Amino acid sequence: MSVTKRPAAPRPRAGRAAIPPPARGVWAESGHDSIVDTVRDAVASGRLPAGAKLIEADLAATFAVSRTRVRQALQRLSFVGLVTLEPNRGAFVASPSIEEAHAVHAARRLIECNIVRDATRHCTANDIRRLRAHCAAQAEAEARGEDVRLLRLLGEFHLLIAELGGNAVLADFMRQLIPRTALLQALYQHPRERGCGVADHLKLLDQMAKGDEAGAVATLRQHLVGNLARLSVRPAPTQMTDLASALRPPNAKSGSAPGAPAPPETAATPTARLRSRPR
Amino acid sequence: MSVTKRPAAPRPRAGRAAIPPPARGVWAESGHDSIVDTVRDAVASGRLPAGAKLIEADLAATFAVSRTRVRQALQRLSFVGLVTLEPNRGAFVASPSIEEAHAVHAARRLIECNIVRDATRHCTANDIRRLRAHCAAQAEAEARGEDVRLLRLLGEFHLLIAELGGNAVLADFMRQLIPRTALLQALYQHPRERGCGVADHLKLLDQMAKGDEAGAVATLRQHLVGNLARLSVRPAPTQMTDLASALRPPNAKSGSAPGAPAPPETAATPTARLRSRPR
DNA sequence: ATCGCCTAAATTGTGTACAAAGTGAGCACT
DNA sequence: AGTGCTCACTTTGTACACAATTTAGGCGAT
Repeated sequence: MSVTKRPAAPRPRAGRAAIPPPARGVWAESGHDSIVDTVRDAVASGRLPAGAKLIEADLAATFAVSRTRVRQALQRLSFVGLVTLEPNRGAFVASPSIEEAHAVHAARRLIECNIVRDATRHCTANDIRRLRAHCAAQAEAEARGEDVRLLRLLGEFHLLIAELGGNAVLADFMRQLIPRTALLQALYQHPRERGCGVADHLKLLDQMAKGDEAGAVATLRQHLVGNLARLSVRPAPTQMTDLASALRPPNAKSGSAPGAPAPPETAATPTARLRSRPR
Repeated sequence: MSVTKRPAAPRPRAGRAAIPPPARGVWAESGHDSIVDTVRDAVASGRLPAGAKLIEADLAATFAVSRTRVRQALQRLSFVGLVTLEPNRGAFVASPSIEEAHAVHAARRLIECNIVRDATRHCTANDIRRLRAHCAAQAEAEARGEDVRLLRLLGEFHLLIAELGGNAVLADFMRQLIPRTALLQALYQHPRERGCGVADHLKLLDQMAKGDEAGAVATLRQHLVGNLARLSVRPAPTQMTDLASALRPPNAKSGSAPGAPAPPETAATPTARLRSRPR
């Protein structure tokens, strides 16, 4: 048979003409390769409002994949707590209560303070240098007003420290907590005072560099309680948009591959409007 | 109406004569309804040796479902850390290193001690009563030598306390940590000294009842370090069995539904042998 | 005899079809 | 008008088919 090699055109994709394939991986190139990352960013930045229903078919069309992959992604997102899966009803962007906010922050205080103590012990000069560079990137993103990039970097920073802590399990928990924190900020914080203070990060690094465990922990704790305090009880208002544009980052990385000039793509899409969960 | 109607014979699986449909949901009735629970128990109790490859088709046949469901289950298990998913290679029972054991136990000390402090504050007399009853069940299972049931109860106990703590996020983390602890014990502990001491549990409850926060925390910490100390560096030997029998609990709950007398079922199975990961 | 390629089988990855469940509008009835 | 029912439509759940990848074994050349 000798097949197996290249059956020429593996393009059986003719399916239903409805819902035009809005875009192939257009913005999938940007660095995150997976659906999970894109949705996570959209949720964390608040472009996908809490409670919004995530219809599998729409997501599938948006990402130009089949529902199979979408379901996988949704399941993963539900593990992390960004998405709520209701049997036979579908997936919704999680809308955590204020109590949940407190729980998340309490967990973070407990875990991350421990991590920072350990990290302060273990970290090398090289580690500190890398973290400083990372902080610079944060500051730059902030200065330029690159919102989503900043958000991602801020989370990344905490994660890097978590990895320095040396406990893979705790680092994994942080991986779950960070996006949840972001969602909470998107929900309960005025858009103006978002973020988590690059200045604090620098102070933290200084103390870590000096080996000042107690100080570093204190700084972090303060940083975290500050974040929590900035949450207001009233959920921030969320404007409804259509799924595709919520998922598309404001402007792709930069390069904007000339080969694919990112056409007006889904403009023609029936614009599946986001409706929050009726319940 | 859960599991469909049974449209007569959903048994299209004629293909390879090998691996005959070993059993329909036979032991799925026993209380845990899902694949996840069954596999989790099998892993936690050591019947499925660490590193064993979990072939989707075999699992599907064993549980009489399609691979779709199996994949879902495997994904969930991998999230908890009981199963390792290697792209294009398949799923393996996790074989955590000793370092991982320390990480898991450190995380548990950190989190569970915090939980117990909170639980001691919040718990009502009623809560304590329920926990005492639960301890009695543990003791009974231990006395009767009902291994898997004991294992499940011991985990459940810690989880109940976690829920008393009042922080849903931390409770969720405990849900992830408990089965991992069990896997570690299955891997690194002599079968004789398994388990985690019902006596300790009782002592803990007494202190919680008295509102002795410090004492309760101390007891728990001691309990946990004791568990960790019982792990030996050398992985315990694992005997290979076939998948189906590894998944079948030694003897179902108790009742042994007369309607389904649990025949010698898979005895005739060609016994898809478990092979640990070559790597 | 050993190494490497090449082929065949086994296993995982993904798309699609169909069934079950949920949702909402319209209609009849009180 | 208000309430409850039915029916059509939407959306999720599951099985299955086929493609892609890995794995193992055989064959020939050095």
